[in-house]
Amino acid sequence: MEVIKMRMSDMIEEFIKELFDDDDYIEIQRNDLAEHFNCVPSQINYVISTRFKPSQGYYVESKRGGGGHISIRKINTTKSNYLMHTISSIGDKITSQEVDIFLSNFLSYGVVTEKEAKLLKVATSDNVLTVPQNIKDELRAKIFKNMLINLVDD
Amino acid sequence: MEVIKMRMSDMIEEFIKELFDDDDYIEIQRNDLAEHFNCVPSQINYVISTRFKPSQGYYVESKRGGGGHISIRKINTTKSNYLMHTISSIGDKITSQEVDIFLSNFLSYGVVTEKEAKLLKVATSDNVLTVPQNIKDELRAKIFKNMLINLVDD
DNA sequence: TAATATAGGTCAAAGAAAGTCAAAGTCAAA
DNA sequence: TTTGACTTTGACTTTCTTTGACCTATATTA
Repeated sequence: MEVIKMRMSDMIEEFIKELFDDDDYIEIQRNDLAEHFNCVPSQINYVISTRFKPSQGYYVESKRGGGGHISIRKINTTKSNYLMHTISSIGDKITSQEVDIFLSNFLSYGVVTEKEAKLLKVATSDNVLTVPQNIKDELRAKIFKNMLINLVDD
Repeated sequence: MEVIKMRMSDMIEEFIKELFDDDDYIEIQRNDLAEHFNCVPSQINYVISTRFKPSQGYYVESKRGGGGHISIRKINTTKSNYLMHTISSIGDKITSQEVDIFLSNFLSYGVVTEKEAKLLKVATSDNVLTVPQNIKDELRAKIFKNMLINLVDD
């Protein structure tokens, strides 16, 4: 029987990850957690700064003072994947109607906010893109795809 | 850990915000409110001074003595005004550099989020707008202004 | 008008979290 | 055996909230 020695930091990391139980947002209190693991509070900072970085798909915020806490949001990677997949599925041209369909899907899957959807729509709308018909759908595709890329991995 | 207890100040803030029920003007009595929340009266001042600042869109006045009260008016976000003003200041054409300047101002005044700024930038960038030079700045102005309109009055 | 009661205002101290940073420890790979 | 990356620890700092003693303004009433 092999005894695997788990580092404190790994246990804390695992514990925190289990707190995301279906949700993508949790709040913890540094001191409570430290007490729970019998470690110094700053160890929690260490775990968070090494294991919950944006590049690892987490967004962290905190507030000090009474009632303070640390909040961690898991970035929905399926969202990013979905957007990336969509982007690569769009060809060189796209009509305004097609954009609408994409947007309504995005909204129902919750991959963009209402506001973002509005921006996407208006920036690609027929009224705004006052260029000759033959290049309109091409320009629209370019704008649309480039905007979407910027929504990936927020 | 589970549920983070809400700070007194947060509850008071929430309570006050609920008082604006469609209206943009309310009057409260400091002592009553303090009693309602079982806190010292000066806590109300704390909440007001930290959560109802002009920069947060509120204008506060008060009156002492008998029948005294604190009145709070929700300012019709200077943000919208600022954006509207900007929009009308933009002519028929705009360069990419000019857009950059606007965006950096928007960001420093906090009237758009980083993400929105990115969307604005990419949708108006030179690389994306592959149309002849002579109409590029015109198209950019159109897209830019129309997108901004959608950010007004969020 | 003077005195009193009824509001709200200020400010600083105490309390409650979280953040920083560097020293010391661990451990595997070179 | 040394090195270097990663971890653990703790002293000190910063930020935000709560509390209370004391102050000022306005209205009411004797």
